[in-house]
Amino acid sequence: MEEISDLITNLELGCSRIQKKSFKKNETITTYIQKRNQICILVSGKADLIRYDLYGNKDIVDNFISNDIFGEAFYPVHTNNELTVIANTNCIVLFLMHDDILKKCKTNCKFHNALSSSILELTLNNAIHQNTRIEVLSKRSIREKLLSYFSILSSKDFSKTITIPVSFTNLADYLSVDRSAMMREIKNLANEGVISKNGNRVKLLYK
Amino acid sequence: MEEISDLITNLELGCSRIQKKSFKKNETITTYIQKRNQICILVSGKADLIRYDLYGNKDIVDNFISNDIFGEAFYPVHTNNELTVIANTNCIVLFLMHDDILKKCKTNCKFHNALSSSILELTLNNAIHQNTRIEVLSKRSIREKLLSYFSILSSKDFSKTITIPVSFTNLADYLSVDRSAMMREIKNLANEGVISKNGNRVKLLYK
DNA sequence: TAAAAAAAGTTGCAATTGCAACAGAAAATA
DNA sequence: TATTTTCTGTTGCAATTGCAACTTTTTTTA
Repeated sequence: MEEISDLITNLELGCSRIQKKSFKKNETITTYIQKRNQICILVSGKADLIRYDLYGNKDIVDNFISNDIFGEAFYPVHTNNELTVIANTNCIVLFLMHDDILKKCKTNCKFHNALSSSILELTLNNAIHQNTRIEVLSKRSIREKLLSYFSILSSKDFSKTITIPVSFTNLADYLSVDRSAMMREIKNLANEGVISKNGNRVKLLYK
Repeated sequence: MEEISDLITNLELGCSRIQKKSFKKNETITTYIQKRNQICILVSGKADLIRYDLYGNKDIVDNFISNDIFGEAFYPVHTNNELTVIANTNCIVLFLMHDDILKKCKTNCKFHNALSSSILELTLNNAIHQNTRIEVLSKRSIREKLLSYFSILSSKDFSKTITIPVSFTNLADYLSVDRSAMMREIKNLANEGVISKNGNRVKLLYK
């Protein structure tokens, strides 16, 4: 996936249909509004997808890093809740409309062509992440969710010792469980000798 | 999305890279094996994505209907568990390799070109479904999951009266909760006057 | 570098959930 | 159409979870 980032950052932006914008931390990158069909690609930085519910509660729905693709086109036509993408760090973002992807530019620009062939790659990658999250979320208990999450990290890193790449607060969010209940369960797993824990490093002791 | 189905079924299959196969109910359509990068499109019929865990327990991970796109390319390189797609009814399925999508056929076949431009559409649609499921799964309680699911159905159908399109057994599966606990919660919601229920028809009584 | 904010770590308690184990209704199959 | 299988509906009970309310540690910001 490195190629895509290089491709995007190195190519001249000669294409009139694709916009590249910079954002400072805490700025709003986009708001998902019905029917605009926007697609965004995060070239660099980190961002969160946030929902404000009817009572004004803030809920982190997803978070994005370099090479992630997101936008309205990935969400159903919407209801009450508003989805907003906020920059977590300084960000560079490409904006394009979903309908424009397969159409060629009048000028047949090189950038546009190269991007077209990358979109599928990015979108498939997005689907892999989504399926991974669904796999974890579909576990019934906090314990199972944690073990599933650890096991996925472990097989990705080819190691029984893993470093949790996010804060425990964010992990609880990702697993959609109460943070304190999750901490308790991690402690239980450690006490029972299933794992050992040192800060954000976890060692899997089973099998 | 109708066009895609029409497109696929009507076009001549002159392309050597794309295979079209038929399956009878209960036949295995494909097994996800690391590295083959296969993409499948369900032209007609219904199918389930099934995982057999280490203890041989069967778990329905996903289910597919006409126009759904699936396959190894949508899953991370895998670990222990085996994923298998089983036909639920008679099915017609297209098979292609992810690498072949953007490459043109030697013969520059019409079918291949038409398909290329449809793949992104199908994949985005897949992402929308995944995000919908994630939204529901990330609710903390059975009650919230049910209300979120009902609300999505309601806004899709533009009606406060909805017909649940799957069995309660399958709904519990989709929400990843215990079926009996879910039934109990549906009863509670009805007793409290939040919804009314008649078979698989549910009326939302709030707001 | 001092102050403020965010994250990590704990625990009691009440509410929710999963599990097990049924019976009856409906649907699929032989 | 008789039989088998799947689905719906229920309930008691034990286990798990969320919530609330803290303290301590770490990180960020002014």
